[in-house]
Amino acid sequence: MFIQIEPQSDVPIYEQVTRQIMEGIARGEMKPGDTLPSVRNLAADLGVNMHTVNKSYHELEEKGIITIRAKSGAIIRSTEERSLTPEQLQQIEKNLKPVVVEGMVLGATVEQIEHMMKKVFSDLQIPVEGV
Amino acid sequence: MFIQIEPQSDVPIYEQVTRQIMEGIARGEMKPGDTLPSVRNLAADLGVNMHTVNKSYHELEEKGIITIRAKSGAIIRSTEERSLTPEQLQQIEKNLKPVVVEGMVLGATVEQIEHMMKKVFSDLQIPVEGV
DNA sequence: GTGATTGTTATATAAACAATATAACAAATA
DNA sequence: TATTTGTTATATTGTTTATATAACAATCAC
Repeated sequence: MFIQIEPQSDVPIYEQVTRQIMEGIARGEMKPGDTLPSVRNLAADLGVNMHTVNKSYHELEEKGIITIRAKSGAIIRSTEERSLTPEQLQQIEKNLKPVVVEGMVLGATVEQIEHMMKKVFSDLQIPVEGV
Repeated sequence: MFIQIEPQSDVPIYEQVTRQIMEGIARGEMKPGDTLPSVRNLAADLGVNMHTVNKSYHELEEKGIITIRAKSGAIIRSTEERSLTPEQLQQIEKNLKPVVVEGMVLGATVEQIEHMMKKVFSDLQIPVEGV
């Protein structure tokens, strides 16, 4: 598995797992319909507890990114299934706000933040116009 | 004071204080050289503990946004004093990444995220070209 | 100079959160 | 049928968040 846990990080382990799975999906390493490893298997791979991975999976389900079939497994939803709802857009904006505000206060320009945003895209090897 | 605390929020109180002070600075309601209220006064205003506000002030100092003069007060640093360091730029990018990745996975386009970013700017009544 | 205010430091407590450890259950799968 | 799966439950440990008091020394207003 591509997930690397940093135990010293201020980001909780379950959150690290959630983010790195999202990155894997964004990179195209994991595609809609693909099954995630069982919570026990992934936990064993990462050397963490089963419940920690389970919490991550449920976080992903709440975000609308995967579907957990009880007693079976977790499947990555297709982009159609997870068509961006107004609530999700609002959530993204809510997440974006404090980051942008901090950037502004520190003196970053719109262009600089825009550039960083596109850099995140390109780092994930997703082609973006003008980069 | 313009700060509104939501006790039920999943965002810690000290973090809410930090963010809303940054918003106040971004809006221009508070300018470089201005003094922040004493930790005791602000805590009394908000109905929270002194240490909670103190933690927020130290977070702002660590971010390079204010200067705390021991036994005197906290002052908002000028934009010149806090000229964007490479470390700060890197920090902003680090903060930006998970938000952008989640947006991507949920199916948001670069343009949509860009639009939200500029909306945050305009909501803070900072003039931005092309908005 | 006196007294109030300031950030600092220390200690203590309570609640919530994060993470682990075991264990048992019932549905799904091979 | 036996294994694997997510689910649920209980318990423990450590960290974080938040509050409550208190005392200290530097600063500030009068």
